[in-house]
Amino acid sequence: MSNNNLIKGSLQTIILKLLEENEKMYGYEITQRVKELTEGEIKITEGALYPALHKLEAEGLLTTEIQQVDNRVRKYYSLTKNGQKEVSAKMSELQSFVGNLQRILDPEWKPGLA
Amino acid sequence: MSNNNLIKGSLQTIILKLLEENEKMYGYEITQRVKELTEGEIKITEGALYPALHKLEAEGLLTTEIQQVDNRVRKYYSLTKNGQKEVSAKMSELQSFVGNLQRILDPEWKPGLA
DNA sequence: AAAACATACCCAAGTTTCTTATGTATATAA
DNA sequence: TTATATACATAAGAAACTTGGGTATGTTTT
Repeated sequence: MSNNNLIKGSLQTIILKLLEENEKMYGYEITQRVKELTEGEIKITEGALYPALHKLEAEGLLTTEIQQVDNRVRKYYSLTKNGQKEVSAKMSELQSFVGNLQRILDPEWKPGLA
Repeated sequence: MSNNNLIKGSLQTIILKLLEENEKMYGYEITQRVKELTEGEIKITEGALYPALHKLEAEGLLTTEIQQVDNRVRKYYSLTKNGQKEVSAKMSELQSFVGNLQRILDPEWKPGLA
């Protein structure tokens, strides 16, 4: 799936933020949620998503829990305590980056305006 | 220089946009402009900048012109016609991506609001 | 005078993060 | 029975960086 080349590095933040809002999600669900929220414009590839999830788990930010649903295995991810801390950190990093981008690309831009 | 991990993918757009606004800039000048505009928060590394400039030139989006200033060589870059077209394309790509990011990360967000 | 910093260009090795392609398996719809 | 949807996963390769060099001149600090 997919064809969006931009801002490599924001996938982790997306995953963490969705998990902050949802308590518990599985991989496939994350791809679908992102697709919904962006009306199909951003499609997370599985080749990007699963390695990212595994990495976040290895770093201790996520824990997993396997569930059987209709003869299908689902691997649910949720935030650890460290994960909860990291969400805020990653979010403000990204938001400050986007703010800086605006300052570079749109000299008229002021924070708090359209 | 530098210590900002994000930006993957947006550097080309930054270069093109600055050149749209300034007609003609040299590499070092670009790093300084970005530093100014972001109050030191984004520092373009030379290891990232020069390869990016060379690539954009190879793609026919930029042309160069060498000038001697105080016994120092400066390589000025400016947009070609194709470069001028690409600025708009890259800008709307990036803006739509940022919009989608907002939709994912901030469910309250609506375009045109703070 | 020497050292440090600023200006100005460049490249190469290595890392991270992605894309693309592939594989496994079950369930349902055409 | 073929395709699509659900659900996981890995591996090769590409792209865009970081880090750490190198060259050279001019200025400021110690």
